[in-house]
Amino acid sequence: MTPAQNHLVDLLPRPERLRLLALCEPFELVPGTVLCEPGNPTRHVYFPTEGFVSLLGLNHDSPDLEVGIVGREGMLGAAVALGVATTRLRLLVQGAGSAWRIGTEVFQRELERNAPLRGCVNRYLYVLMAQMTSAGACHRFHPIGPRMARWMLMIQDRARCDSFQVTQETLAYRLGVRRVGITNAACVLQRSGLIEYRRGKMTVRDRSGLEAAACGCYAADRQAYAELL
Amino acid sequence: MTPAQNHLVDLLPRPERLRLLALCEPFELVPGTVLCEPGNPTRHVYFPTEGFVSLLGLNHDSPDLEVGIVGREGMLGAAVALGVATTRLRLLVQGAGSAWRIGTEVFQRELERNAPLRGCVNRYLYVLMAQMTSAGACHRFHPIGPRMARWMLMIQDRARCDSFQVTQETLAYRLGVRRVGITNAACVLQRSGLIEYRRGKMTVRDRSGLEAAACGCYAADRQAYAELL
DNA sequence: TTTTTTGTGTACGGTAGCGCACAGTCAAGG
DNA sequence: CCTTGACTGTGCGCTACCGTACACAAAAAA
Repeated sequence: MTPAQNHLVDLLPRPERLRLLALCEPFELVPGTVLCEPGNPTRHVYFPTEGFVSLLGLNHDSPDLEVGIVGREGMLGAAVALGVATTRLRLLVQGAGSAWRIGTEVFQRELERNAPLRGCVNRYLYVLMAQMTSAGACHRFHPIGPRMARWMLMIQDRARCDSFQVTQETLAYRLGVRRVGITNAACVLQRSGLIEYRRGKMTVRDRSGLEAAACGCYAADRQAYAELL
Repeated sequence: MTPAQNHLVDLLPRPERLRLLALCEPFELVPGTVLCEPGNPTRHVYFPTEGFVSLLGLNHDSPDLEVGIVGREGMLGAAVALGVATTRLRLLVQGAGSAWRIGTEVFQRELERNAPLRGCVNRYLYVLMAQMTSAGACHRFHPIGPRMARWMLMIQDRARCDSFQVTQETLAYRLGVRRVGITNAACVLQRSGLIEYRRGKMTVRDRSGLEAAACGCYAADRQAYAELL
């Protein structure tokens, strides 16, 4: 049996992994698709294997803000394990790929039986919470440049590819800043040779340089993940 | 049996509540005390009955930021239910009061047996996550005034008292802004007759006016809590 | 009482990011 | 080929907030 290509699933012992995958179906992640709108019931839980999904926190009296990015290192709908089958986030597919998908009720029943799965999902939830706390301070205090560098690195980790389709416009929207702010930051990063971009396509050129340019939140997030999963 | 004076505990059916309380000991919350430092193991879980505790997210390359406040409506150490017995937050007692406290291992064992407790803690974790996501956008986008109003309301809910001891200095630190920023915002709120303050003591004068002055995050948080707990 | 400490009000220059507007530039499609 | 639409670069004035510094007032200590 080949691995599932999702880190969380692959952490499970073989029998439990097979049990879970038998309940899943493959699902294609098409950019632009909204998997779930805030307030709606969570119908499925997803384990991405390629591509990535933005978690967007919507708020009536402020611009929307990306509060997380999920790819093969995580899952969508982990809150189901807390007994909550609705979400307050918009799940927007950003990078093309695929995922394993499982119905919410089936997943809940499996959780009860499958202790390793439960442990895995719980630890992931904790990592998510840690990421959200650091992201809060990051959005508040860090300048656009380092935040953009962090974002690029997170995407690269999840997309497992040096280049990906993003316009400055959409990136600005994710980070909750003006497009012009991104233009400036991108210019600086490009002039330093860390990235390269051209009409909607961004490429990481110097990964370690980018890590140095990113704010500490990136390293902190990685560490939290590494410690627990 | 009198209620436990902690909302979470009081949500439990009587037998489960008694079981839990039998395992708890009373604990005094003394302002200034740090219940837990980041990275340290969580030795106890706390259910405040009076007073309140700040959750401080520390970060080496940015000022510290208050990511949550916990009083009788919640608990400290909920992450234990996720199987993680360390914390990344500093837990700082801010308002004098008391709490029920229980050893981490004892709590973990009780969680396994006590299904209503498990459900309650899980839902609370979800509410915490929702609060963190809204707090992120709040810190990022909302001006100091509304954020300060929100803070006062949250404290009032938890302290169950119109006035409490806070200096502008400490409040500034919590909100991640300059003291001067608080001075200005406080002046405005006082001139509008919404609050009153004097040398370290702040008093809510017009609760509903303050709710109008606060950003939408306050109402959103209340609603999330009400829906789930 | 006087002195010291603590908390609050005010001022001033600096800056990062905002809203807006417009000009250039590449890519695809007629 | 040229047109059209999407994407990126630049300029300008503005605002909220920052860092710093200092003056004043109330409370606490001597």
